[in-house]
Amino acid sequence: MKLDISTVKGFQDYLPPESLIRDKIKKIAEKHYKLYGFLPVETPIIEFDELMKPDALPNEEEDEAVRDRFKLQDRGGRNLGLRYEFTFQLARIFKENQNIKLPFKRFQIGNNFRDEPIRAGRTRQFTQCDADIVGDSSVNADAECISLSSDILKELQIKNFEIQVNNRKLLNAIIESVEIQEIKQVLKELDKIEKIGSDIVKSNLKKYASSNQIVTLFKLVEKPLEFFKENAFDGAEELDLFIKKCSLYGIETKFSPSLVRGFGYYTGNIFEFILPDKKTTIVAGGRYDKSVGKFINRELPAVGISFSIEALMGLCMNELSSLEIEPIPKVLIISFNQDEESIKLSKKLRNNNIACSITEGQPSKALDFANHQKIPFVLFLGEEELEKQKFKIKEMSTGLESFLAEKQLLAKLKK
RNA sequence: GCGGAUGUUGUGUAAUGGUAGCAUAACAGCUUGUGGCGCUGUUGGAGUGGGUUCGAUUCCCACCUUCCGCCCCA
Repeated sequence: MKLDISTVKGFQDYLPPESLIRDKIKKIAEKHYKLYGFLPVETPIIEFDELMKPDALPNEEEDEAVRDRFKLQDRGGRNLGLRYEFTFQLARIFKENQNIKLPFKRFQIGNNFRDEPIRAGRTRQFTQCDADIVGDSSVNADAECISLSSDILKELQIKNFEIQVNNRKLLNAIIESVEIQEIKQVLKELDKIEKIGSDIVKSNLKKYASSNQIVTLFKLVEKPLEFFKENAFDGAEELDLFIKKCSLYGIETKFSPSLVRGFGYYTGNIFEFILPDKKTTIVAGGRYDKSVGKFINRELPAVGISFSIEALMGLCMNELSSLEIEPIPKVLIISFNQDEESIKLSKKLRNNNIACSITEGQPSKALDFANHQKIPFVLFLGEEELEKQKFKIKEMSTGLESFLAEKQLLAKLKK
């Protein structure tokens, strides 16, 4: 039998240089999460399938949702699955750690899995970068998530995004005011307006509403937020406060009444970072107040943001490829039969946080290697250097060589 | 899951019902104290399975992959 060595559909290996960019994205995200006071959390990849069932979907729709999960069984016959996202695990964490001090700001970077169709920027194993605040119901928490995401994107050199915001209570109030019953179906259609255009959505809506209702609905959807505030629509005030808070952070948001996000999960303000030219979402999130506390009979308000490295790289490769990646290693030591000395030197370099490799091959090969790996410095270590008590170092980009004493060498490489 | 397209060394490509060619990359040598260029050599290929045929990479069928829509995105 022939061995199939290909990766499974939707799964892949990541090698340099791509892996270096992925690494960089994670580090940048982590840095900003911590700057905003979020602490790291790690959770299992495998969970009981039961725990992953969605909160709000009625039973008859469960089958549909189940399909997107990877399911497996252990030898004990337990029904398990691979986690498809992070936030449902928060509910368990709060069940098992009821003395967690609020607000609890946690971030998590790791792999999630969905057994679903793939396309550009969408794989079945994906690295999600999440930050959530549990136990703070103020719009400041919402705004912090926006500001945080915005900072991350900017450091990733992605600047052409637009932040669209909406509120689920407001959406529900709008649809209820038109007296349409099929809220969920209508939400589904509204979400497509930007993508497929109002006309198609209008005709799709005929299944759920009368022509009059549709006309009224579309008139409403085009109103500014002021209108909803003046007429005391539920959620309008909350959204307005949120938008104002964002502007205190220096962030401009755009009210988009047709922004929906997922069903049955979000309860308040919702937001998406969108690339207007590509009409695609790169970062998204919102407030979900009913989920985290569901096992402890208490409402734990929560808000968070999330993005996946795969989507980001699939959509923003131009920007991301201009990220500065630290060379690994920074120095290649070419040893001319100087085992002891080269190891001694490598220890010193590493103690000073300078990444290095040692090679004993031909210098031409070593230089060629350094050239291809973009290693910025090559250091020659032979009898000549030992006699002089100085190291010969060559800067690959210029080809210039200089003899440096140890102190000077360290100073130069630390730069 | 549904529909459409796709598939030739790692990558990009060419021709062909009868020995699969080119470029590039990789590896080795020219070159055990100096890289990018050059020269020489080596490795490596028809997605998988079936069918038609004396013979299939080529024609047919199925499956798979990848891409594009749909669905979904808690």
